[in-house]
Amino acid sequence: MTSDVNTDKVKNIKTLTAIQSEVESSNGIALSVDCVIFGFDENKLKVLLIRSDLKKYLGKWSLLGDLVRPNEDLDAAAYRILKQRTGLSDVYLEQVETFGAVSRHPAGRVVTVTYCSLINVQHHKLKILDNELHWHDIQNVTDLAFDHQQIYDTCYQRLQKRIQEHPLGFNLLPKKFSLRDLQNLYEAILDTKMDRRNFRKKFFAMDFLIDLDEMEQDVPHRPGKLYKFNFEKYEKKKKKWVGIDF
Amino acid sequence: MTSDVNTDKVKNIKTLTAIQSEVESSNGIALSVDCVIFGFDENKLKVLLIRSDLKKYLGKWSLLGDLVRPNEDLDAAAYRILKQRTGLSDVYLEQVETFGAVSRHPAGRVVTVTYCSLINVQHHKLKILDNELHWHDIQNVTDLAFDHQQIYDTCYQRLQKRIQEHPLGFNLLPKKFSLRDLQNLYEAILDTKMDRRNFRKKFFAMDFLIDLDEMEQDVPHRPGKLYKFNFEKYEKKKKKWVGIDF
DNA sequence: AATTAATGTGTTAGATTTACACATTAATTC
DNA sequence: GAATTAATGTGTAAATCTAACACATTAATT
Repeated sequence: MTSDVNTDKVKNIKTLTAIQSEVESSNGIALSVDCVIFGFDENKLKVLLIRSDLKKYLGKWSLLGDLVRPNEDLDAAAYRILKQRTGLSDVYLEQVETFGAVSRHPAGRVVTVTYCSLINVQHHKLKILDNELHWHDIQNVTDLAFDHQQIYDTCYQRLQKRIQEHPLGFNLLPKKFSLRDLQNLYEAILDTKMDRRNFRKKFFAMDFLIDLDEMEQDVPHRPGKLYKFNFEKYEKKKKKWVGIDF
Repeated sequence: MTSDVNTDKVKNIKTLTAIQSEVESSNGIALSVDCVIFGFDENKLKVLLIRSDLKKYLGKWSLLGDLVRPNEDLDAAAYRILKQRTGLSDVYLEQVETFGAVSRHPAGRVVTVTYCSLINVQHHKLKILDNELHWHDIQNVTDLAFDHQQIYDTCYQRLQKRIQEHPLGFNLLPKKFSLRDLQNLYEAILDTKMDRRNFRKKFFAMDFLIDLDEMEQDVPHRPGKLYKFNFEKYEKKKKKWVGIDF
Protein backbone atom coordinates (compact mmCIF):
# COMPACT_ATOMS: atom_id res chain seq x y z
CA MET A 1 0.00 0.00 0.00
CA THR A 2 1.17 3.47 -0.82
CA SER A 3 0.53 6.37 1.48
CA ASP A 4 -0.17 8.72 -1.41
CA VAL A 5 -3.59 9.47 -0.09
CA ASN A 6 -4.36 12.43 -2.30
CA THR A 7 -4.19 10.51 -5.53
CA ASP A 8 -7.36 10.84 -7.50
CA LYS A 9 -7.17 8.15 -10.10
CA VAL A 10 -10.82 8.07 -11.02
CA LYS A 11 -12.03 10.95 -13.10
CA ASN A 12 -14.80 13.20 -11.83
CA ILE A 13 -14.36 12.38 -8.19
CA LYS A 14 -14.08 15.58 -6.23
CA THR A 15 -11.09 16.18 -4.05
CA LEU A 16 -11.04 17.74 -0.62
CA THR A 17 -10.25 21.10 -2.14
CA ALA A 18 -13.23 20.87 -4.43
CA ILE A 19 -15.50 19.96 -1.53
CA GLN A 20 -14.16 22.79 0.57
CA SER A 21 -14.63 25.34 -2.17
CA GLU A 22 -18.12 24.05 -2.84
CA VAL A 23 -19.10 24.26 0.79
CA GLU A 24 -17.61 27.69 1.22
CA SER A 25 -19.04 29.15 -1.96
CA SER A 26 -22.49 27.80 -1.20
CA ASN A 27 -22.51 29.55 2.14
CA GLY A 28 -24.84 26.79 3.23
CA ILE A 29 -25.11 23.03 3.29
CA ALA A 30 -23.37 20.75 0.85
CA LEU A 31 -24.93 17.42 -0.07
CA SER A 32 -23.14 14.18 -0.78
CA VAL A 33 -23.97 10.54 -1.25
CA ASP A 34 -22.01 7.68 0.26
CA CYS A 35 -22.30 4.09 -0.86
CA VAL A 36 -21.81 1.00 1.26
CA ILE A 37 -21.06 -1.56 -1.43
CA PHE A 38 -21.29 -5.16 -0.34
CA GLY A 39 -19.92 -8.13 -2.21
CA PHE A 40 -19.61 -11.85 -1.49
CA ASP A 41 -16.52 -13.83 -2.33
CA GLU A 42 -14.83 -16.94 -0.96
CA ASN A 43 -17.86 -17.38 1.28
CA LYS A 44 -17.22 -14.11 3.00
CA LEU A 45 -19.18 -10.91 2.99
CA LYS A 46 -17.02 -8.01 1.83
CA VAL A 47 -17.35 -4.27 1.62
CA LEU A 48 -15.63 -1.97 -0.84
CA LEU A 49 -13.61 0.80 0.80
CA ILE A 50 -11.18 3.45 -0.37
CA ARG A 51 -8.39 5.30 1.39
CA SER A 52 -9.49 8.64 2.70
CA ASP A 53 -7.99 11.56 0.85
CA LEU A 54 -8.12 13.84 3.86
CA LYS A 55 -5.06 14.49 5.96
CA LYS A 56 -7.14 14.35 9.10
CA TYR A 57 -8.00 10.75 8.33
CA LEU A 58 -4.68 9.74 6.81
CA GLY A 59 -4.46 6.02 6.33
CA LYS A 60 -8.04 5.37 7.30
CA TRP A 61 -10.53 3.69 5.05
CA SER A 62 -13.74 5.35 3.99
CA LEU A 63 -16.86 4.72 1.98
CA LEU A 64 -17.19 5.69 -1.64
CA GLY A 65 -18.95 8.97 -2.06
CA ASP A 66 -19.12 12.25 -3.86
CA LEU A 67 -20.99 15.51 -3.87
CA VAL A 68 -24.40 15.50 -5.49
CA ARG A 69 -24.45 17.65 -8.60
CA PRO A 70 -26.85 20.55 -8.88
CA ASN A 71 -28.98 18.87 -11.53
CA GLU A 72 -28.63 15.30 -10.40
CA ASP A 73 -31.21 13.19 -8.59
CA LEU A 74 -29.97 11.50 -5.43
CA ASP A 75 -30.30 7.97 -6.81
CA ALA A 76 -28.50 9.09 -9.97
CA ALA A 77 -25.58 10.34 -7.91
CA ALA A 78 -25.32 7.00 -6.11
CA TYR A 79 -25.47 5.11 -9.42
CA ARG A 80 -22.78 7.37 -10.82
CA ILE A 81 -20.44 6.50 -7.97
CA LEU A 82 -21.09 2.81 -8.38
CA LYS A 83 -20.46 2.96 -12.09
CA GLN A 84 -17.25 4.95 -11.63
CA ARG A 85 -15.86 2.62 -9.02
CA THR A 86 -17.03 -0.80 -10.10
CA GLY A 87 -17.90 -0.36 -13.76
CA LEU A 88 -21.26 -1.90 -13.00
CA SER A 89 -24.61 -0.46 -13.83
CA ASP A 90 -27.90 -2.23 -13.23
CA VAL A 91 -27.06 -3.18 -9.67
CA TYR A 92 -29.11 -3.33 -6.52
CA LEU A 93 -29.11 -0.01 -4.72
CA GLU A 94 -31.25 1.22 -1.85
CA GLN A 95 -31.23 4.43 0.12
CA VAL A 96 -30.69 3.76 3.80
CA GLU A 97 -30.36 6.88 5.90
CA THR A 98 -29.16 10.46 5.78
CA PHE A 99 -26.46 11.64 8.16
CA GLY A 100 -26.16 15.30 8.87
CA ALA A 101 -24.50 16.03 12.20
CA VAL A 102 -23.15 19.55 12.03
CA SER A 103 -19.53 18.59 12.50
CA ARG A 104 -19.42 15.27 10.70
CA HIS A 105 -17.14 16.53 7.93
CA PRO A 106 -13.97 18.57 8.48
CA ALA A 107 -14.46 20.57 5.27
CA GLY A 108 -17.68 22.14 6.49
CA ARG A 109 -21.34 21.28 6.64
CA VAL A 110 -21.81 18.25 4.44
CA VAL A 111 -24.98 16.21 4.78
CA THR A 112 -24.71 12.78 3.24
CA VAL A 113 -27.40 10.49 1.91
CA THR A 114 -26.23 6.92 2.25
CA TYR A 115 -26.95 3.99 -0.01
CA CYS A 116 -26.52 0.26 0.35
CA SER A 117 -25.51 -1.66 -2.74
CA LEU A 118 -25.09 -5.36 -3.37
CA ILE A 119 -22.96 -6.54 -6.25
CA ASN A 120 -21.76 -9.77 -7.69
CA VAL A 121 -17.99 -9.71 -7.25
CA GLN A 122 -17.52 -12.12 -10.17
CA HIS A 123 -18.89 -9.57 -12.61
CA HIS A 124 -16.27 -6.92 -12.16
CA LYS A 125 -13.24 -8.54 -10.59
CA LEU A 126 -10.88 -7.08 -13.14
CA LYS A 127 -11.93 -3.50 -12.65
CA ILE A 128 -10.34 -3.02 -9.27
CA LEU A 129 -6.71 -2.41 -10.01
CA ASP A 130 -6.44 0.61 -7.80
CA ASN A 131 -4.42 -0.01 -4.67
CA GLU A 132 -6.47 2.54 -2.81
CA LEU A 133 -9.71 0.71 -3.48
CA HIS A 134 -10.13 -2.57 -1.68
CA TRP A 135 -12.56 -5.29 -0.71
CA HIS A 136 -12.54 -5.71 3.06
CA ASP A 137 -13.80 -8.64 5.05
CA ILE A 138 -16.75 -7.58 7.14
CA GLN A 139 -14.89 -8.58 10.30
CA ASN A 140 -12.07 -6.14 9.65
CA VAL A 141 -14.18 -3.05 9.16
CA THR A 142 -13.33 -0.86 12.11
CA ASP A 143 -12.27 2.69 12.68
CA LEU A 144 -13.37 4.16 9.37
CA ALA A 145 -12.84 7.83 8.51
CA PHE A 146 -15.45 10.52 9.22
CA ASP A 147 -18.66 9.05 10.65
CA HIS A 148 -18.38 6.24 8.15
CA GLN A 149 -18.20 3.58 10.84
CA GLN A 150 -21.64 4.60 12.03
CA ILE A 151 -22.94 4.72 8.47
CA TYR A 152 -21.47 1.34 7.70
CA ASP A 153 -22.94 -0.19 10.87
CA THR A 154 -26.35 1.19 10.00
CA CYS A 155 -26.21 -0.18 6.46
CA TYR A 156 -25.00 -3.58 7.60
CA GLN A 157 -27.82 -3.84 10.10
CA ARG A 158 -30.25 -2.82 7.41
CA LEU A 159 -28.86 -5.51 5.13
CA GLN A 160 -29.20 -8.13 7.86
CA LYS A 161 -32.81 -7.17 8.34
CA ARG A 162 -33.75 -6.86 4.69
CA ILE A 163 -32.16 -10.08 3.53
CA GLN A 164 -34.47 -11.99 5.82
CA GLU A 165 -37.57 -10.44 4.32
CA HIS A 166 -36.63 -9.86 0.71
CA PRO A 167 -34.68 -11.82 -1.90
CA LEU A 168 -31.74 -9.44 -1.90
CA GLY A 169 -29.11 -12.07 -1.45
CA PHE A 170 -29.26 -13.23 -5.04
CA ASN A 171 -27.67 -9.96 -6.10
CA LEU A 172 -24.53 -11.14 -4.37
CA LEU A 173 -24.40 -14.59 -5.94
CA PRO A 174 -23.63 -15.85 -9.44
CA LYS A 175 -26.69 -16.39 -11.61
CA LYS A 176 -26.42 -20.12 -11.01
CA PHE A 177 -25.83 -21.15 -7.45
CA SER A 178 -26.10 -24.19 -5.23
CA LEU A 179 -28.12 -24.31 -2.06
CA ARG A 180 -24.85 -24.51 -0.19
CA ASP A 181 -23.77 -21.22 -1.78
CA LEU A 182 -27.03 -19.68 -0.70
CA GLN A 183 -26.74 -20.96 2.84
CA ASN A 184 -23.14 -19.78 3.08
CA LEU A 185 -24.31 -16.34 2.04
CA TYR A 186 -27.02 -16.20 4.67
CA GLU A 187 -24.68 -17.50 7.33
CA ALA A 188 -22.07 -14.90 6.42
CA ILE A 189 -24.49 -11.98 6.40
CA LEU A 190 -26.38 -12.99 9.51
CA ASP A 191 -23.26 -14.24 11.26
CA THR A 192 -24.90 -17.45 12.34
CA LYS A 193 -25.07 -21.14 11.57
CA MET A 194 -28.21 -22.74 10.23
CA ASP A 195 -29.42 -26.29 9.94
CA ARG A 196 -28.83 -27.44 6.38
CA ARG A 197 -31.96 -29.54 6.18
CA ASN A 198 -34.27 -26.87 7.53
CA PHE A 199 -32.67 -24.25 5.33
CA ARG A 200 -33.38 -26.28 2.22
CA LYS A 201 -36.87 -27.12 3.33
CA LYS A 202 -37.55 -23.43 3.85
CA PHE A 203 -36.41 -22.40 0.41
CA PHE A 204 -38.08 -25.29 -1.36
CA ALA A 205 -41.32 -24.50 0.43
CA MET A 206 -41.18 -20.90 -0.82
CA ASP A 207 -41.02 -22.38 -4.29
CA PHE A 208 -39.08 -19.53 -5.86
CA LEU A 209 -36.03 -21.55 -6.88
CA ILE A 210 -35.76 -22.89 -10.42
CA ASP A 211 -33.91 -26.18 -10.71
CA LEU A 212 -31.53 -25.73 -13.66
CA ASP A 213 -30.79 -29.46 -14.03
CA GLU A 214 -27.13 -28.65 -13.86
CA MET A 215 -24.50 -29.63 -11.38
CA GLU A 216 -21.61 -27.81 -9.80
CA GLN A 217 -18.31 -28.33 -11.63
CA ASP A 218 -14.85 -28.83 -10.21
CA VAL A 219 -15.84 -29.37 -6.62
CA PRO A 220 -13.81 -31.91 -4.63
CA HIS A 221 -16.88 -33.80 -3.47
CA ARG A 222 -20.35 -34.73 -4.62
CA PRO A 223 -21.54 -31.79 -6.73
CA GLY A 224 -24.77 -30.05 -5.80
CA LYS A 225 -27.57 -29.00 -8.08
CA LEU A 226 -27.60 -25.47 -9.45
CA TYR A 227 -30.57 -23.13 -9.14
CA LYS A 228 -31.63 -19.66 -10.10
CA PHE A 229 -34.15 -17.41 -8.39
CA ASN A 230 -37.54 -16.91 -9.99
CA PHE A 231 -37.96 -13.15 -9.58
CA GLU A 232 -41.10 -13.01 -11.74
CA LYS A 233 -42.92 -15.49 -9.55
CA TYR A 234 -41.71 -13.74 -6.43
CA GLU A 235 -43.04 -10.40 -7.63
CA LYS A 236 -46.46 -11.92 -8.15
CA LYS A 237 -46.70 -13.90 -4.95
CA LYS A 238 -44.75 -11.96 -2.38
CA LYS A 239 -46.20 -11.58 1.08
CA LYS A 240 -48.32 -8.66 2.09
CA TRP A 241 -47.23 -8.71 5.70
CA VAL A 242 -46.71 -10.88 8.71
CA GLY A 243 -48.21 -10.03 12.07
CA ILE A 244 -47.50 -8.39 15.37
CA ASP A 245 -44.26 -9.71 16.71
CA PHE A 246 -41.85 -7.96 19.01
CA MET B 1 -61.33 28.07 5.48
CA THR B 2 -59.57 31.16 4.21
CA SER B 3 -57.63 31.21 0.98
CA ASP B 4 -54.96 33.43 2.45
CA VAL B 5 -52.30 30.89 1.75
CA ASN B 6 -49.33 33.10 2.40
CA THR B 7 -50.12 33.70 6.03
CA ASP B 8 -47.30 32.76 8.27
CA LYS B 9 -48.77 32.56 11.72
CA VAL B 10 -46.06 30.58 13.35
CA LYS B 11 -42.85 32.41 14.03
CA ASN B 12 -39.61 31.25 12.52
CA ILE B 13 -41.18 29.26 9.71
CA LYS B 14 -39.63 30.32 6.45
CA THR B 15 -41.83 31.59 3.68
CA LEU B 16 -41.52 30.86 -0.01
CA THR B 17 -39.55 34.03 -0.50
CA ALA B 18 -37.11 33.03 2.19
CA ILE B 19 -36.66 29.61 0.62
CA GLN B 20 -36.16 31.08 -2.81
CA SER B 21 -33.57 33.53 -1.61
CA GLU B 22 -31.78 30.81 0.32
CA VAL B 23 -31.68 28.51 -2.68
CA GLU B 24 -30.54 31.25 -5.02
CA SER B 25 -27.91 32.69 -2.72
CA SER B 26 -26.50 29.26 -2.00
CA ASN B 27 -25.96 28.62 -5.68
CA GLY B 28 -26.38 24.94 -4.80
CA ILE B 29 -28.71 22.62 -2.98
CA ALA B 30 -31.00 23.66 -0.14
CA LEU B 31 -31.90 21.18 2.57
CA SER B 32 -35.19 20.89 4.39
CA VAL B 33 -36.91 18.47 6.73
CA ASP B 34 -40.54 17.43 6.43
CA CYS B 35 -42.48 15.72 9.20
CA VAL B 36 -45.32 13.26 8.80
CA ILE B 37 -46.99 13.61 12.17
CA PHE B 38 -49.45 10.88 13.05
CA GLY B 39 -52.02 11.03 15.81
CA PHE B 40 -54.84 8.76 16.94
CA ASP B 41 -58.20 10.11 18.01
CA GLU B 42 -61.77 8.78 18.05
CA ASN B 43 -60.36 5.45 16.95
CA LYS B 44 -59.00 6.90 13.75
CA LEU B 45 -55.46 7.42 12.60
CA LYS B 46 -54.86 11.06 11.72
CA VAL B 47 -52.09 13.06 10.14
CA LEU B 48 -51.29 16.70 10.75
CA LEU B 49 -51.23 18.84 7.60
CA ILE B 50 -50.99 22.52 6.82
CA ARG B 51 -52.12 24.58 3.85
CA SER B 52 -49.39 25.09 1.34
CA ASP B 53 -48.12 28.65 1.18
CA LEU B 54 -47.14 28.40 -2.46
CA LYS B 55 -49.37 29.81 -5.20
CA LYS B 56 -48.60 26.83 -7.38
CA TYR B 57 -50.22 24.57 -4.80
CA LEU B 58 -52.98 26.93 -3.72
CA GLY B 59 -55.52 25.20 -1.52
CA LYS B 60 -53.54 21.98 -1.27
CA TRP B 61 -52.41 20.48 1.96
CA SER B 62 -48.79 19.79 2.70
CA LEU B 63 -46.55 18.32 5.36
CA LEU B 64 -44.92 20.40 8.03
CA GLY B 65 -41.40 21.30 7.16
CA ASP B 66 -38.71 23.93 7.13
CA LEU B 67 -35.21 24.54 5.92
CA VAL B 68 -32.42 23.06 8.02
CA ARG B 69 -30.33 25.76 9.63
CA PRO B 70 -26.61 25.96 8.96
CA ASN B 71 -25.69 24.87 12.47
CA GLU B 72 -28.53 22.52 13.16
CA ASP B 73 -28.45 18.72 13.17
CA LEU B 74 -31.10 17.05 11.04
CA ASP B 75 -32.92 15.50 13.99
CA ALA B 76 -32.83 18.84 15.76
CA ALA B 77 -34.52 20.51 12.81
CA ALA B 78 -37.28 17.90 12.86
CA TYR B 79 -37.76 18.33 16.61
CA ARG B 80 -37.89 22.08 16.16
CA ILE B 81 -40.74 21.76 13.68
CA LEU B 82 -42.63 19.42 15.96
CA LYS B 83 -42.21 21.71 18.90
CA GLN B 84 -43.28 24.74 16.89
CA ARG B 85 -46.38 23.10 15.54
CA THR B 86 -47.57 20.89 18.35
CA GLY B 87 -45.90 22.33 21.41
CA LEU B 88 -44.65 18.86 22.19
CA SER B 89 -41.13 17.84 22.88
CA ASP B 90 -40.07 14.37 23.92
CA VAL B 91 -42.04 12.65 21.18
CA TYR B 92 -41.31 9.67 18.99
CA LEU B 93 -39.48 10.69 15.85
CA GLU B 94 -37.74 8.60 13.24
CA GLN B 95 -36.04 9.50 10.00
CA VAL B 96 -37.63 7.70 7.08
CA GLU B 97 -36.23 8.69 3.71
CA THR B 98 -34.69 11.58 1.83
CA PHE B 99 -36.33 12.88 -1.30
CA GLY B 100 -34.26 14.83 -3.74
CA ALA B 101 -35.65 14.74 -7.27
CA VAL B 102 -34.23 17.72 -9.10
CA SER B 103 -37.58 19.36 -9.80
CA ARG B 104 -39.49 18.40 -6.69
CA HIS B 105 -39.72 21.98 -5.40
CA PRO B 106 -40.75 24.98 -7.51
CA ALA B 107 -38.41 27.35 -5.64
CA GLY B 108 -35.30 25.52 -6.79
CA ARG B 109 -33.28 22.54 -5.75
CA VAL B 110 -34.51 21.54 -2.30
CA VAL B 111 -33.66 18.11 -0.94
CA THR B 112 -35.83 17.09 1.97
CA VAL B 113 -35.13 14.64 4.76
CA THR B 114 -38.43 13.22 5.98
CA TYR B 115 -39.38 12.14 9.47
CA CYS B 116 -42.24 10.15 10.87
CA SER B 117 -43.58 11.22 14.24
CA LEU B 118 -46.21 9.69 16.48
CA ILE B 119 -47.91 11.83 19.06
CA ASN B 120 -50.63 11.49 21.62
CA VAL B 121 -53.37 13.81 20.47
CA GLN B 122 -54.70 14.17 24.02
CA HIS B 123 -51.51 15.89 25.13
CA HIS B 124 -51.72 18.93 22.91
CA LYS B 125 -55.30 19.25 21.77
CA LEU B 126 -55.48 22.92 22.74
CA LYS B 127 -52.47 24.00 20.75
CA ILE B 128 -54.02 23.69 17.32
CA LEU B 129 -56.07 26.82 16.93
CA ASP B 130 -54.75 27.65 13.53
CA ASN B 131 -57.24 27.10 10.74
CA GLU B 132 -54.46 26.32 8.35
CA LEU B 133 -53.20 23.45 10.48
CA HIS B 134 -55.46 20.44 10.65
CA TRP B 135 -55.71 16.79 11.63
CA HIS B 136 -56.79 14.75 8.64
CA ASP B 137 -58.26 11.29 8.64
CA ILE B 138 -55.89 8.92 6.93
CA GLN B 139 -58.56 8.06 4.36
CA ASN B 140 -58.81 11.65 3.15
CA VAL B 141 -55.13 12.24 2.51
CA THR B 142 -54.90 12.62 -1.26
CA ASP B 143 -53.41 15.05 -3.68
CA LEU B 144 -50.95 16.76 -1.36
CA ALA B 145 -48.71 19.60 -2.51
CA PHE B 146 -45.19 19.06 -3.90
CA ASP B 147 -44.19 15.41 -3.77
CA HIS B 148 -45.72 15.20 -0.31
CA GLN B 149 -48.19 12.50 -1.34
CA GLN B 150 -45.30 10.22 -2.15
CA ILE B 151 -43.54 11.15 1.07
CA TYR B 152 -46.69 10.57 3.09
CA ASP B 153 -47.30 7.19 1.44
CA THR B 154 -43.75 6.13 2.19
CA CYS B 155 -44.03 7.16 5.83
CA TYR B 156 -47.39 5.49 6.28
CA GLN B 157 -46.07 2.24 4.84
CA ARG B 158 -43.08 2.50 7.14
CA LEU B 159 -45.39 3.01 10.09
CA GLN B 160 -47.46 -0.04 9.13
CA LYS B 161 -44.34 -2.13 8.96
CA ARG B 162 -42.71 -0.81 12.10
CA ILE B 163 -45.72 -1.03 14.34
CA GLN B 164 -45.83 -4.77 13.76
CA GLU B 165 -42.26 -5.22 14.91
CA HIS B 166 -41.77 -2.53 17.54
CA PRO B 167 -43.94 -1.09 20.30
CA LEU B 168 -44.46 2.23 18.56
CA GLY B 169 -48.19 2.27 18.93
CA PHE B 170 -48.08 3.23 22.58
CA ASN B 171 -46.82 6.67 21.58
CA LEU B 172 -50.24 7.26 20.05
CA LEU B 173 -52.28 6.12 23.05
CA PRO B 174 -52.94 7.61 26.48
CA LYS B 175 -50.63 6.30 29.20
CA LYS B 176 -53.41 4.08 30.44
CA PHE B 177 -55.29 2.19 27.79
CA SER B 178 -57.57 -0.79 27.46
CA LEU B 179 -56.89 -3.73 25.22
CA ARG B 180 -59.78 -2.55 23.08
CA ASP B 181 -58.01 0.80 22.61
CA LEU B 182 -54.88 -1.02 21.60
CA GLN B 183 -56.69 -3.25 19.15
CA ASN B 184 -58.54 -0.29 17.64
CA LEU B 185 -55.20 1.38 17.09
CA TYR B 186 -53.71 -1.62 15.32
CA GLU B 187 -56.82 -2.06 13.23
CA ALA B 188 -56.78 1.60 12.22
CA ILE B 189 -53.11 1.64 11.28
CA LEU B 190 -53.07 -1.69 9.50
CA ASP B 191 -56.52 -1.14 8.00
CA THR B 192 -57.71 -4.58 8.97
CA LYS B 193 -59.87 -6.41 11.47
CA MET B 194 -58.40 -8.77 14.03
CA ASP B 195 -59.83 -11.46 16.22
CA ARG B 196 -60.26 -10.01 19.67
CA ARG B 197 -59.35 -13.21 21.49
CA ASN B 198 -56.22 -13.89 19.49
CA PHE B 199 -55.15 -10.27 19.76
CA ARG B 200 -55.34 -10.42 23.56
CA LYS B 201 -53.62 -13.76 23.70
CA LYS B 202 -50.80 -12.36 21.58
CA PHE B 203 -50.20 -9.37 23.82
CA PHE B 204 -50.55 -11.27 27.06
CA ALA B 205 -48.08 -13.86 25.79
CA MET B 206 -45.53 -11.11 25.08
CA ASP B 207 -45.88 -10.19 28.72
CA PHE B 208 -45.06 -6.52 28.29
CA LEU B 209 -48.37 -5.14 29.53
CA ILE B 210 -48.68 -4.03 33.13
CA ASP B 211 -52.13 -4.52 34.62
CA LEU B 212 -52.91 -1.27 36.44
CA ASP B 213 -55.81 -2.71 38.43
CA GLU B 214 -57.93 0.12 37.19
CA MET B 215 -61.02 0.13 35.04
CA GLU B 216 -62.23 2.36 32.25
CA GLN B 217 -64.53 5.15 33.42
CA ASP B 218 -67.68 6.52 31.79
CA VAL B 219 -68.11 3.82 29.18
CA PRO B 220 -71.67 2.75 28.33
CA HIS B 221 -70.94 -0.92 28.88
CA ARG B 222 -68.84 -3.21 30.98
CA PRO B 223 -65.59 -1.34 31.57
CA GLY B 224 -62.33 -2.95 30.56
CA LYS B 225 -59.13 -3.14 32.52
CA LEU B 226 -56.45 -0.52 31.97
CA TYR B 227 -52.85 -1.31 31.14
CA LYS B 228 -49.57 0.39 30.48
CA PHE B 229 -46.65 -0.82 28.42
CA ASN B 230 -43.53 -2.03 30.19
CA PHE B 231 -40.81 -0.36 28.12
CA GLU B 232 -38.04 -1.35 30.53
CA LYS B 233 -38.85 -5.03 30.23
CA TYR B 234 -39.21 -4.71 26.48
CA GLU B 235 -35.78 -3.14 26.16
CA LYS B 236 -34.25 -6.02 28.02
CA LYS B 237 -36.05 -8.86 26.31
CA LYS B 238 -36.71 -7.67 22.79
CA LYS B 239 -36.13 -10.10 19.96
CA LYS B 240 -32.89 -10.29 18.13
CA TRP B 241 -34.45 -11.33 14.87
CA VAL B 242 -36.82 -13.70 13.28
CA GLY B 243 -35.86 -15.79 10.28
CA ILE B 244 -35.98 -15.95 6.53
CA ASP B 245 -39.46 -15.20 5.33
CA PHE B 246 -40.47 -13.67 2.04
C1' DA C 1 -85.53 -7.58 37.09
C1' DA C 2 -84.62 -8.07 32.25
C1' DT C 3 -81.92 -6.39 28.51
C1' DT C 4 -77.87 -4.91 26.25
C1' DA C 5 -73.31 -4.50 24.77
C1' DA C 6 -69.39 -4.92 25.85
C1' DT C 7 -65.21 -7.65 28.39
C1' DG C 8 -62.82 -11.92 29.61
C1' DT C 9 -61.48 -16.75 28.96
C1' DG C 10 -60.35 -21.67 26.50
C1' DT C 11 -60.12 -25.28 23.08
C1' DT C 12 -59.05 -27.43 18.92
C1' DA C 13 -57.15 -28.13 14.19
C1' DG C 14 -53.75 -26.74 11.27
C1' DA C 15 -49.40 -24.74 10.02
C1' DT C 16 -44.77 -23.69 11.01
C1' DT C 17 -40.44 -24.35 13.31
C1' DT C 18 -36.93 -27.01 15.37
C1' DA C 19 -34.08 -30.85 16.31
C1' DC C 20 -32.15 -34.61 14.64
C1' DA C 21 -30.26 -39.43 11.41
C1' DC C 22 -29.42 -41.95 7.55
C1' DA C 23 -28.89 -43.05 2.58
C1' DT C 24 -26.60 -41.34 -1.79
C1' DT C 25 -23.18 -39.57 -4.84
C1' DA C 26 -18.88 -38.27 -7.08
C1' DA C 27 -14.11 -37.40 -6.32
C1' DT C 28 -10.03 -39.10 -4.22
C1' DT C 29 -6.96 -42.45 -2.28
C1' DC C 30 -4.86 -46.77 -1.91
C1' DG D 1 -11.13 -50.82 -9.18
C1' DA D 2 -12.36 -51.13 -4.32
C1' DA D 3 -12.38 -48.47 -0.14
C1' DT D 4 -12.55 -43.93 1.72
C1' DT D 5 -14.06 -39.34 2.14
C1' DA D 6 -16.82 -35.37 2.24
C1' DA D 7 -20.11 -33.55 0.67
C1' DT D 8 -25.43 -33.62 -1.08
C1' DG D 9 -30.18 -35.04 -0.58
C1' DT D 10 -34.26 -36.60 1.97
C1' DG D 11 -37.79 -37.58 6.13
C1' DT D 12 -39.90 -37.62 10.61
C1' DA D 13 -41.48 -36.42 15.14
C1' DA D 14 -42.08 -33.02 18.93
C1' DA D 15 -42.91 -28.52 20.05
C1' DT D 16 -44.47 -24.10 19.13
C1' DC D 17 -47.32 -20.78 17.01
C1' DT D 18 -51.49 -19.37 14.46
C1' DA D 19 -56.42 -19.20 13.19
C1' DA D 20 -60.95 -20.15 13.82
C1' DC D 21 -64.40 -20.29 16.80
C1' DA D 22 -68.34 -20.16 21.55
C1' DC D 23 -69.75 -19.18 25.85
C1' DA D 24 -69.80 -17.13 30.52
C1' DT D 25 -69.36 -12.55 32.96
C1' DT D 26 -70.04 -7.78 34.09
C1' DA D 27 -71.83 -3.15 34.58
C1' DA D 28 -74.83 0.15 32.62
C1' DT D 29 -79.30 0.90 30.80
C1' DT D 30 -84.13 0.09 30.19
